[in-house]
Amino acid sequence: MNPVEEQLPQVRVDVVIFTLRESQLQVLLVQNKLDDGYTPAHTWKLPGKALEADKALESAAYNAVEEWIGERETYLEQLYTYGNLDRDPGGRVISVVYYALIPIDASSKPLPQNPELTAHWSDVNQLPKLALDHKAILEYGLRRLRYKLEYSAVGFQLLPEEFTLSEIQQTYEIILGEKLDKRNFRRRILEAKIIEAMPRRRGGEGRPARLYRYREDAVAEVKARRLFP
Amino acid sequence: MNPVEEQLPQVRVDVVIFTLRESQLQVLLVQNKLDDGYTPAHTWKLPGKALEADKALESAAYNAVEEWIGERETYLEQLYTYGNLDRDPGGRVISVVYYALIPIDASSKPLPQNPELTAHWSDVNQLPKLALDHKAILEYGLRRLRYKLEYSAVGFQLLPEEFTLSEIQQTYEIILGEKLDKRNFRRRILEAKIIEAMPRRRGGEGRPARLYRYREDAVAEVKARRLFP
DNA sequence: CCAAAAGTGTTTGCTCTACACCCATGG
DNA sequence: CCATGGGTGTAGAGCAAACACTTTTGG
Repeated sequence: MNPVEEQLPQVRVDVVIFTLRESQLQVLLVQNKLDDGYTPAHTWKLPGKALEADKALESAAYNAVEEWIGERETYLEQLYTYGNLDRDPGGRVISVVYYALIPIDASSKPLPQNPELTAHWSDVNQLPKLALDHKAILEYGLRRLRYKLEYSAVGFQLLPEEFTLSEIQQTYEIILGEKLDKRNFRRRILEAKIIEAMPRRRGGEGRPARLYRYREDAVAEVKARRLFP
Repeated sequence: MNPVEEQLPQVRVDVVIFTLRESQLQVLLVQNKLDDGYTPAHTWKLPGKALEADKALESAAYNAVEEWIGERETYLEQLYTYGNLDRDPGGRVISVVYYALIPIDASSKPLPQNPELTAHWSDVNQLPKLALDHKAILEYGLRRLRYKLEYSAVGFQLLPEEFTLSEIQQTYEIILGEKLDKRNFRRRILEAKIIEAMPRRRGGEGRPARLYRYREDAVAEVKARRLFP
């Protein structure tokens, strides 16, 4: 091992890509087609790539999302950096992990092909066995998403540009895993002034629903309740 | 440049070390004694070190704290990983930044000597000019600390093992930068059952104050107020 | 006219906030 | 006995939670 290799650990950028599909919160996972010496074929992992010398961290994360989703304009946030010595049997690897939220319409397209990997959406409540520490990473991402959903407006990042009040409420119910009161929900979301009504309505079964869109200028963080006054 | 050097960016671990001193929230900063080619002598920076091949990230952060504080048993939490291309003129450097909280008594000892650096505690409200992106890093650390103080019990990490109710309240007031109501503060902290009274009292001027200590088994996170019900 | 989903207010309880005086000790 | 900081309770306002029926459309 030369001195440079010894000093510099390998850096990867991995991404937890969440979306809503089939009325579930789902996450993108990849499987390698062939055994690479360290991982047997068909091992499930989070998508990601080795960090290239000329890429900023965040931009590498956007690239990893774009590779599978075909879209750079997604919500992206750094999750955590994992750097234990023994987390990867293939050597010393540091993973800077981001999580992304993909709106319903962008995630309903078929996933692209890749010569080495296959990708699938997987329900967060029915995950396959994941390699390395990826299960722990994913669970942490899920915890952060649920937590953030409660005090900020990230939920809108999972919806298309226009949506109905029932659709937002369902989004919240799916992610939080509990039923919410319709009248209270509507009152609060309207009082918060973070969405605006559109002229159109959406038909379908039952009475047509008013469409709304998220106001880009919205201030949508609520102060945390204090432990002490 | 050989291919390995090109592929692997340098990884550093930096730490924002907070403490309470002189009734202020202070942070540890270091100054290089000599010009190293990139940074002129006496430039202020956050303490930290290049990541060694055989050190886990977190353990490297504990080492960086121990080097200056002489103590490993401190509160430590990962803050963020900075990885823009141009953040360090000396080359491509990724900084995994942690923040640490040092109790009053451990930070009142004199700081150790180092052949290349001098260290000083600096008031967070009167910071010197900092190199690179370290000002932004420090401000983010401060924001996180203030935020976390409100909904969790990290504040106790800045106090010695035994403390009076007035001391905790002062801690909160210093960090949040606002006065708090004594009766409300005491009622809430006692109702939360996260501290327990000790038999001793502390004398001094005025009526002696009851001593308390933090209960290790305390569940001290308050649920965030929800944006939606 | 029936099924399906959208839309709409009020009451009750609880939590948060504001606020002022007596107590114990040391000098 | 005086100065200093420690310790204590209550009333009013604002916020949160529970709850059921009417409306609009398509088939």
